Amino acid sequence: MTFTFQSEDLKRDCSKKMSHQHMFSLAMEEDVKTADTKKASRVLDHEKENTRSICLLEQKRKVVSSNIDVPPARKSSEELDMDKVTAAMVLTSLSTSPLVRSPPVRPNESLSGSWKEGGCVPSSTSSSGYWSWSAPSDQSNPSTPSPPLSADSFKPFRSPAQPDDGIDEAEASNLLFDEPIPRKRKNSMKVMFKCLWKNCGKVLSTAAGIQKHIRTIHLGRVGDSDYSDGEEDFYYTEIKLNTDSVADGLSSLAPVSPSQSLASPPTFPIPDSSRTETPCAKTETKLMTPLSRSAPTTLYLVHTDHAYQATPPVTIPGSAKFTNGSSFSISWQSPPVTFTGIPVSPTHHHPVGTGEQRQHAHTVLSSPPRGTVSLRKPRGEGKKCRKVYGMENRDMWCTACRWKKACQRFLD
DNA sequence: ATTGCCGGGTG
DNA sequence: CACCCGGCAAT
Repeated sequence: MTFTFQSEDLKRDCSKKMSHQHMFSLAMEEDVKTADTKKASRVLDHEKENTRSICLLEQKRKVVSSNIDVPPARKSSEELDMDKVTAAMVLTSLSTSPLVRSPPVRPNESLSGSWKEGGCVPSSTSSSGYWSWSAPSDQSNPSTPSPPLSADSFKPFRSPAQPDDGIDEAEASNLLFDEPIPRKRKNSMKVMFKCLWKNCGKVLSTAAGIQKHIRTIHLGRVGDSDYSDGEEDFYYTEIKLNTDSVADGLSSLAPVSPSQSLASPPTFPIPDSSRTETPCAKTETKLMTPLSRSAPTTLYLVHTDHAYQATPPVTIPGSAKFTNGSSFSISWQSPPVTFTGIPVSPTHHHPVGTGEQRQHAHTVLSSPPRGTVSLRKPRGEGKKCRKVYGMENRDMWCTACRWKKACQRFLD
Protein backbone atom coordinates (compact mmCIF):
# COMPACT_ATOMS: atom_id res chain seq x y z
CA MET A 1 0.00 0.00 0.00
CA THR A 2 2.77 2.34 0.59
CA PHE A 3 4.61 3.70 -2.25
CA THR A 4 7.71 1.97 -2.89
CA PHE A 5 9.42 4.78 -4.49
CA GLN A 6 8.92 7.03 -1.64
CA SER A 7 12.06 6.14 0.12
CA GLU A 8 13.99 5.89 -2.96
CA ASP A 9 12.91 9.31 -3.85
CA LEU A 10 14.11 10.93 -0.81
CA LYS A 11 17.51 11.66 -1.94
CA ARG A 12 16.43 13.09 -5.17
CA ASP A 13 13.64 14.85 -3.51
CA CYS A 14 15.95 17.21 -1.90
CA SER A 15 17.23 18.58 -5.06
CA LYS A 16 13.87 18.61 -6.67
CA LYS A 17 12.10 20.11 -3.87
CA MET A 18 14.48 22.84 -3.50
CA SER A 19 14.20 23.74 -7.03
CA HIS A 20 10.53 23.88 -6.49
CA GLN A 21 10.80 26.02 -3.54
CA HIS A 22 12.89 28.44 -5.36
CA MET A 23 10.66 28.53 -8.21
CA PHE A 24 7.61 29.11 -6.25
CA SER A 25 8.94 31.79 -4.19
CA LEU A 26 10.19 33.54 -7.20
CA ALA A 27 7.73 32.82 -9.82
CA MET A 28 4.62 32.16 -7.95
CA GLU A 29 2.14 32.88 -10.58
CA GLU A 30 4.27 32.73 -13.56
CA ASP A 31 3.73 30.29 -16.22
CA VAL A 32 5.84 27.61 -14.94
CA LYS A 33 8.13 26.43 -17.56
CA THR A 34 9.18 23.79 -15.26
CA ALA A 35 10.76 21.54 -17.64
CA ASP A 36 13.45 23.98 -18.39
CA THR A 37 13.84 25.42 -15.05
CA LYS A 38 14.03 22.14 -13.50
CA LYS A 39 16.48 20.74 -15.81
CA ALA A 40 18.57 23.73 -15.47
CA SER A 41 18.58 23.64 -11.78
CA ARG A 42 19.19 20.01 -11.73
CA VAL A 43 22.02 20.12 -14.09
CA LEU A 44 23.42 23.08 -12.38
CA ASP A 45 24.67 22.19 -9.03
CA HIS A 46 22.61 19.48 -7.72
CA GLU A 47 25.15 18.54 -5.18
CA LYS A 48 26.52 21.71 -3.86
CA GLU A 49 23.18 23.15 -3.38
CA ASN A 50 21.78 20.12 -1.86
CA THR A 51 22.74 20.74 1.64
CA ARG A 52 21.89 24.31 1.47
CA SER A 53 18.59 23.57 -0.02
CA ILE A 54 17.75 21.21 2.68
CA CYS A 55 18.25 23.87 5.20
CA LEU A 56 16.20 26.17 3.19
CA LEU A 57 13.56 23.62 2.95
CA GLU A 58 13.43 22.99 6.59
CA GLN A 59 13.33 26.60 7.25
CA LYS A 60 10.55 27.22 4.95
CA ARG A 61 8.65 24.43 6.32
CA LYS A 62 8.95 25.73 9.77
CA VAL A 63 7.81 29.04 8.71
CA VAL A 64 4.81 27.67 7.09
CA SER A 65 3.79 25.47 9.86
CA SER A 66 4.26 28.12 12.39
CA ASN A 67 2.35 30.59 10.47
CA ILE A 68 -0.44 28.31 10.00
CA ASP A 69 -1.04 26.73 13.22
CA VAL A 70 -4.00 24.65 12.90
CA PRO A 71 -6.74 25.17 15.29
CA PRO A 72 -7.14 21.72 16.64
CA ALA A 73 -10.70 22.51 17.20
CA ARG A 74 -11.35 22.25 13.58
CA LYS A 75 -10.41 18.76 13.25
CA SER A 76 -12.35 17.49 16.11
CA SER A 77 -15.41 19.36 15.20
CA GLU A 78 -15.19 18.02 11.81
CA GLU A 79 -14.85 14.54 13.00
CA LEU A 80 -17.93 15.09 14.90
CA ASP A 81 -19.62 16.18 11.83
CA MET A 82 -18.64 13.12 10.09
CA ASP A 83 -20.07 10.96 12.68
CA LYS A 84 -23.24 12.67 13.32
CA VAL A 85 -24.40 14.21 10.24
CA THR A 86 -22.84 12.61 7.33
CA ALA A 87 -26.06 12.45 5.57
CA ALA A 88 -26.78 16.01 6.28
CA MET A 89 -23.44 16.98 5.02
CA VAL A 90 -23.97 15.24 1.82
CA LEU A 91 -27.21 16.87 1.30
CA THR A 92 -26.19 20.28 2.20
CA SER A 93 -23.01 20.27 0.37
CA LEU A 94 -24.83 19.08 -2.59
CA SER A 95 -27.24 21.81 -2.32
CA THR A 96 -24.90 24.63 -1.96
CA SER A 97 -22.29 25.00 -4.51
CA PRO A 98 -20.10 23.23 -6.94
CA LEU A 99 -17.89 22.53 -4.10
CA VAL A 100 -17.62 19.49 -2.16
CA ARG A 101 -16.27 18.92 1.16
CA SER A 102 -13.36 16.79 1.87
CA PRO A 103 -14.11 14.32 4.48
CA PRO A 104 -11.31 13.50 6.75
CA VAL A 105 -9.22 16.52 6.50
CA ARG A 106 -5.71 16.02 7.38
CA PRO A 107 -4.41 18.16 10.09
CA ASN A 108 -2.14 20.73 8.74
CA GLU A 109 -1.08 19.83 5.34
CA SER A 110 -4.31 20.42 3.72
CA LEU A 111 -4.57 23.57 5.56
CA SER A 112 -1.28 24.84 4.57
CA GLY A 113 -2.10 23.87 1.10
CA SER A 114 -5.32 25.59 0.89
CA TRP A 115 -4.18 28.38 2.97
CA LYS A 116 -1.27 29.72 1.22
CA GLU A 117 -3.02 28.88 -1.88
CA GLY A 118 -5.76 31.35 -1.41
CA GLY A 119 -6.58 31.22 -5.02
CA CYS A 120 -3.09 30.87 -6.05
CA VAL A 121 -1.12 28.56 -8.09
CA PRO A 122 -2.04 24.99 -8.05
CA SER A 123 1.42 23.82 -8.41
CA SER A 124 2.54 25.68 -5.44
CA THR A 125 -0.11 24.03 -3.52
CA SER A 126 0.71 20.63 -4.55
CA SER A 127 4.31 21.08 -3.97
CA SER A 128 3.83 22.29 -0.51
CA GLY A 129 1.66 19.39 0.16
CA TYR A 130 4.25 17.27 -1.23
CA TRP A 131 7.13 18.08 0.88
CA SER A 132 5.18 17.96 3.93
CA TRP A 133 4.09 14.48 3.51
CA SER A 134 7.07 12.99 1.98
CA ALA A 135 9.45 14.22 4.51
CA PRO A 136 10.78 11.26 6.32
CA SER A 137 10.22 12.77 9.66
CA ASP A 138 6.68 13.48 9.01
CA GLN A 139 4.74 10.62 10.22
CA SER A 140 1.35 12.08 10.52
CA ASN A 141 -0.29 10.19 7.78
CA PRO A 142 1.80 9.37 4.87
CA SER A 143 -0.81 7.63 2.94
CA THR A 144 -3.27 10.41 2.85
CA PRO A 145 -1.73 13.47 1.57
CA SER A 146 -3.69 16.52 1.36
CA PRO A 147 -5.64 17.22 -1.65
CA PRO A 148 -5.11 20.84 -1.97
CA LEU A 149 -8.68 21.54 -2.37
CA SER A 150 -8.86 25.07 -1.54
CA ALA A 151 -12.32 25.91 -0.63
CA ASP A 152 -13.14 22.42 0.13
CA SER A 153 -11.03 22.43 3.11
CA PHE A 154 -13.00 25.21 4.46
CA LYS A 155 -16.18 23.51 3.96
CA PRO A 156 -16.21 21.40 7.03
CA PHE A 157 -16.26 24.58 8.91
CA ARG A 158 -19.80 25.16 8.24
CA SER A 159 -22.25 23.58 10.45
CA PRO A 160 -23.89 21.00 8.35
CA ALA A 161 -27.48 21.59 8.90
CA GLN A 162 -28.59 24.96 9.89
CA PRO A 163 -32.13 25.11 10.76
CA ASP A 164 -32.57 28.77 10.43
CA ASP A 165 -32.04 29.85 6.95
CA GLY A 166 -31.18 28.24 3.74
CA ILE A 167 -30.08 31.45 2.26
CA ASP A 168 -27.50 32.02 4.83
CA GLU A 169 -25.95 28.85 3.97
CA ALA A 170 -25.63 29.63 0.38
CA GLU A 171 -24.24 32.95 1.17
CA ALA A 172 -21.77 31.50 3.50
CA SER A 173 -20.43 29.18 0.97
CA ASN A 174 -20.14 31.91 -1.48
CA LEU A 175 -18.34 34.01 0.94
CA LEU A 176 -15.98 31.32 1.68
CA PHE A 177 -15.37 31.01 -1.86
CA ASP A 178 -14.82 34.55 -2.61
CA GLU A 179 -12.86 35.45 0.32
CA PRO A 180 -9.52 34.15 -0.57
CA ILE A 181 -10.06 35.03 -4.12
CA PRO A 182 -10.02 38.57 -5.18
CA ARG A 183 -11.83 37.92 -8.32
CA LYS A 184 -15.50 37.64 -8.35
CA ARG A 185 -17.24 35.21 -10.41
CA LYS A 186 -18.03 36.80 -13.59
CA ASN A 187 -21.19 35.21 -14.59
CA SER A 188 -24.32 35.84 -12.77
CA MET A 189 -25.80 32.82 -11.25
CA LYS A 190 -29.35 32.65 -10.34
CA VAL A 191 -30.04 30.60 -7.35
CA MET A 192 -33.16 28.60 -7.16
CA PHE A 193 -34.39 26.13 -4.70
CA LYS A 194 -35.82 22.93 -5.75
CA CYS A 195 -38.05 20.69 -3.80
CA LEU A 196 -36.79 17.19 -3.69
CA TRP A 197 -39.92 15.59 -2.50
CA LYS A 198 -40.75 12.59 -4.45
CA ASN A 199 -42.91 13.75 -7.19
CA CYS A 200 -42.82 17.37 -6.54
CA GLY A 201 -39.86 19.09 -7.93
CA LYS A 202 -41.17 22.48 -7.32
CA VAL A 203 -38.74 25.23 -7.85
CA LEU A 204 -38.83 28.46 -6.00
CA SER A 205 -36.55 31.34 -5.95
CA THR A 206 -36.19 31.76 -2.27
CA ALA A 207 -35.15 29.47 0.43
CA ALA A 208 -37.88 30.71 2.61
CA GLY A 209 -40.33 29.96 -0.05
CA ILE A 210 -39.22 26.49 -0.58
CA GLN A 211 -39.07 25.82 3.06
CA LYS A 212 -42.50 27.01 3.50
CA HIS A 213 -43.60 24.95 0.62
CA ILE A 214 -42.11 21.84 2.05
CA ARG A 215 -43.36 22.53 5.46
CA THR A 216 -46.89 23.04 4.44
CA ILE A 217 -47.28 20.77 1.52
CA HIS A 218 -45.11 17.85 2.34
CA LEU A 219 -44.51 17.92 6.01
CA GLY A 220 -48.01 18.82 6.68
CA ARG A 221 -47.21 21.46 9.16
CA VAL A 222 -50.21 23.57 9.07
CA GLY A 223 -49.73 26.20 11.62
CA ASP A 224 -47.73 29.28 11.37
CA SER A 225 -45.10 29.03 8.83
CA ASP A 226 -42.34 30.28 10.96
CA TYR A 227 -42.05 27.14 12.87
CA SER A 228 -39.11 25.43 11.46
CA ASP A 229 -37.11 22.62 12.83
CA GLY A 230 -34.82 22.57 9.94
CA GLU A 231 -36.17 19.43 8.57
CA GLU A 232 -37.14 21.10 5.38
CA ASP A 233 -33.54 21.53 4.62
CA PHE A 234 -33.36 17.96 3.70
CA TYR A 235 -36.04 18.17 1.18
CA TYR A 236 -34.87 20.87 -1.02
CA THR A 237 -31.77 21.66 -2.79
CA GLU A 238 -30.28 24.73 -4.14
CA ILE A 239 -29.63 24.90 -7.78
CA LYS A 240 -27.81 27.48 -9.67
CA LEU A 241 -28.84 28.57 -13.03
CA ASN A 242 -26.40 30.17 -15.21
CA THR A 243 -28.12 33.17 -16.52
CA ASP A 244 -25.66 33.84 -19.15
CA SER A 245 -26.40 30.56 -20.65
CA VAL A 246 -22.96 30.12 -21.97
CA ALA A 247 -21.06 27.02 -22.02
CA ASP A 248 -23.04 24.97 -19.77
CA GLY A 249 -22.49 22.00 -21.84
CA LEU A 250 -19.05 23.14 -22.58
CA SER A 251 -18.36 23.30 -18.98
CA SER A 252 -15.81 20.69 -19.37
CA LEU A 253 -13.68 23.10 -21.19
CA ALA A 254 -13.73 25.56 -18.46
CA PRO A 255 -10.40 26.57 -17.18
CA VAL A 256 -9.51 23.97 -14.79
CA SER A 257 -9.82 25.38 -11.45
CA PRO A 258 -6.74 24.74 -9.54
CA SER A 259 -8.50 24.20 -6.35
CA GLN A 260 -10.80 21.42 -7.02
CA SER A 261 -10.05 19.94 -10.29
CA LEU A 262 -7.10 18.28 -8.89
CA ALA A 263 -9.39 16.21 -6.93
CA SER A 264 -7.80 12.92 -7.36
CA PRO A 265 -5.26 11.00 -9.13
CA PRO A 266 -7.13 8.48 -11.09
CA THR A 267 -7.54 5.05 -9.91
CA PHE A 268 -8.35 2.38 -12.23
CA PRO A 269 -10.34 -0.14 -10.34
CA ILE A 270 -13.08 1.73 -8.62
CA PRO A 271 -14.99 3.34 -11.34
CA ASP A 272 -18.04 4.75 -9.84
CA SER A 273 -19.29 2.16 -7.54
CA SER A 274 -18.44 4.33 -4.66
CA ARG A 275 -20.31 7.25 -5.81
CA THR A 276 -23.53 6.26 -4.35
CA GLU A 277 -22.92 7.55 -1.00
CA THR A 278 -26.26 7.62 0.53
CA PRO A 279 -29.53 6.81 -0.97
CA CYS A 280 -30.46 10.37 -0.45
CA ALA A 281 -27.63 11.67 -2.42
CA LYS A 282 -28.43 9.32 -5.12
CA THR A 283 -31.97 10.27 -5.56
CA GLU A 284 -31.02 13.80 -5.34
CA THR A 285 -28.64 13.52 -8.15
CA LYS A 286 -31.18 11.88 -10.21
CA LEU A 287 -33.59 14.58 -9.63
CA MET A 288 -31.18 17.22 -10.39
CA THR A 289 -29.69 16.01 -13.51
CA PRO A 290 -32.16 17.32 -15.93
CA LEU A 291 -32.18 20.65 -14.35
CA SER A 292 -28.73 21.60 -13.66
CA ARG A 293 -25.22 20.56 -13.57
CA SER A 294 -24.39 22.72 -10.77
CA ALA A 295 -23.24 21.22 -7.60
CA PRO A 296 -21.54 18.61 -9.52
CA THR A 297 -20.50 15.90 -7.28
CA THR A 298 -20.20 14.98 -3.80
CA LEU A 299 -19.81 11.59 -5.00
CA TYR A 300 -16.76 12.51 -6.74
CA LEU A 301 -14.95 13.65 -3.78
CA VAL A 302 -16.03 10.70 -1.89
CA HIS A 303 -14.59 8.53 -4.46
CA THR A 304 -11.50 10.51 -4.35
CA ASP A 305 -11.05 9.79 -0.84
CA HIS A 306 -10.68 6.16 -1.22
CA ALA A 307 -8.71 6.60 -4.26
CA TYR A 308 -6.07 8.27 -2.36
CA GLN A 309 -5.11 5.26 -0.48
CA ALA A 310 -4.50 3.42 -3.61
CA THR A 311 -2.55 5.86 -5.57
CA PRO A 312 0.17 8.27 -4.99
CA PRO A 313 -0.47 11.07 -2.71
CA VAL A 314 -1.04 14.66 -3.26
CA THR A 315 -3.17 15.64 -6.00
CA ILE A 316 -2.21 17.15 -9.13
CA PRO A 317 -2.69 20.60 -10.26
CA GLY A 318 -3.81 19.32 -13.53
CA SER A 319 -7.24 18.30 -14.33
CA ALA A 320 -8.22 14.96 -13.21
CA LYS A 321 -11.14 13.76 -14.98
CA PHE A 322 -11.82 10.39 -16.18
CA THR A 323 -14.52 8.86 -18.04
CA ASN A 324 -14.83 5.44 -16.85
CA GLY A 325 -16.17 2.61 -18.77
CA SER A 326 -19.64 2.93 -17.48
CA SER A 327 -20.12 6.09 -19.36
CA PHE A 328 -20.11 8.31 -16.45
CA SER A 329 -18.19 11.37 -17.00
CA ILE A 330 -17.64 14.06 -14.61
CA SER A 331 -16.90 17.49 -15.52
CA TRP A 332 -17.43 20.51 -13.64
CA GLN A 333 -17.37 24.04 -14.41
CA SER A 334 -15.48 25.57 -11.73
CA PRO A 335 -16.28 29.02 -10.71
CA PRO A 336 -13.61 31.19 -12.11
CA VAL A 337 -11.19 30.77 -9.40
CA THR A 338 -8.52 33.09 -10.39
CA PHE A 339 -6.58 31.27 -12.92
CA THR A 340 -4.76 28.17 -13.67
CA GLY A 341 -1.17 28.41 -13.00
CA ILE A 342 -0.08 25.94 -15.46
CA PRO A 343 -1.27 25.29 -18.91
CA VAL A 344 -3.20 22.30 -18.02
CA SER A 345 -4.69 20.78 -20.97
CA PRO A 346 -8.40 20.73 -20.84
CA THR A 347 -8.26 17.16 -21.63
CA HIS A 348 -11.81 16.32 -21.20
CA HIS A 349 -14.53 16.86 -23.59
CA HIS A 350 -15.07 13.38 -24.57
CA PRO A 351 -18.76 13.17 -24.61
CA VAL A 352 -19.27 10.00 -22.78
CA GLY A 353 -18.16 6.49 -22.53
CA THR A 354 -14.89 7.16 -24.10
CA GLY A 355 -14.26 4.19 -22.03
CA GLU A 356 -11.10 2.38 -21.83
CA GLN A 357 -9.75 0.19 -24.41
CA ARG A 358 -11.12 -2.58 -22.37
CA GLN A 359 -14.44 -1.78 -23.76
CA HIS A 360 -13.34 -2.06 -27.26
CA ALA A 361 -10.98 -4.79 -26.54
CA HIS A 362 -12.99 -7.41 -28.18
CA THR A 363 -13.17 -5.66 -31.43
CA VAL A 364 -9.53 -5.25 -31.45
CA LEU A 365 -9.03 -8.82 -30.68
CA SER A 366 -11.38 -10.08 -33.23
CA SER A 367 -9.58 -8.41 -36.00
CA PRO A 368 -5.91 -8.67 -35.73
CA PRO A 369 -5.11 -6.10 -38.34
CA ARG A 370 -2.16 -7.73 -39.79
CA GLY A 371 0.69 -9.76 -38.67
CA THR A 372 3.58 -8.31 -36.82
CA VAL A 373 3.05 -4.75 -37.49
CA SER A 374 4.42 -2.97 -34.60
CA LEU A 375 7.57 -3.63 -32.88
CA ARG A 376 6.54 -0.71 -30.88
CA LYS A 377 3.62 -0.90 -28.67
CA PRO A 378 0.69 0.90 -30.12
CA ARG A 379 1.10 3.47 -27.46
CA GLY A 380 -1.19 3.50 -24.60
CA GLU A 381 -3.82 6.04 -24.96
CA GLY A 382 -4.53 6.41 -21.34
CA LYS A 383 -2.98 9.16 -19.42
CA LYS A 384 0.33 8.42 -18.09
CA CYS A 385 2.03 9.64 -15.05
CA ARG A 386 3.67 12.37 -16.88
CA LYS A 387 0.51 13.71 -18.23
CA VAL A 388 -1.35 13.29 -15.06
CA TYR A 389 1.08 14.69 -12.64
CA GLY A 390 2.95 16.90 -14.91
CA MET A 391 6.58 17.52 -15.13
CA GLU A 392 6.67 19.42 -11.95
CA ASN A 393 5.53 16.49 -9.97
CA ARG A 394 7.81 14.07 -11.45
CA ASP A 395 8.49 12.47 -8.17
CA MET A 396 5.02 11.21 -8.13
CA TRP A 397 5.36 9.31 -11.29
CA CYS A 398 5.65 5.65 -11.22
CA THR A 399 9.13 4.43 -11.48
CA ALA A 400 8.80 3.25 -14.97
CA CYS A 401 7.67 6.61 -16.07
CA ARG A 402 10.53 8.22 -14.41
CA TRP A 403 12.88 5.95 -16.16
CA LYS A 404 11.10 6.70 -19.33
CA LYS A 405 9.91 3.20 -19.56
CA ALA A 406 6.45 2.02 -20.22
CA CYS A 407 4.21 3.32 -17.55
CA GLN A 408 3.06 0.70 -15.19
CA ARG A 409 0.67 2.65 -13.14
CA PHE A 410 -1.72 3.66 -15.78
CA LEU A 411 -1.34 0.71 -17.94
CA ASP A 412 -3.69 0.99 -20.74
C1' DA B 1 5.23 20.78 -30.14
C1' DT B 2 4.30 17.24 -26.89
C1' DT B 3 4.24 12.68 -25.09
C1' DG B 4 5.27 7.61 -24.49
C1' DC B 5 8.87 4.64 -24.27
C1' DC B 6 12.69 1.74 -26.65
C1' DG B 7 17.31 1.10 -26.62
C1' DG B 8 21.28 1.93 -24.73
C1' DG B 9 24.21 4.22 -21.55
C1' DT B 10 26.17 4.84 -16.61
C1' DG B 11 27.17 3.70 -11.67
C1' DC C 1 20.70 -4.57 -11.17
C1' DA C 2 18.63 0.52 -10.45
C1' DC C 3 18.83 4.73 -12.67
C1' DC C 4 18.91 7.94 -16.40
C1' DC C 5 18.42 9.94 -21.00
C1' DG C 6 18.85 10.37 -26.35
C1' DG C 7 16.02 9.99 -29.68
C1' DC C 8 12.26 8.22 -32.32
C1' DA C 9 7.45 7.48 -33.29
C1' DA C 10 2.87 8.60 -32.34
C1' DT C 11 -0.04 12.09 -31.36
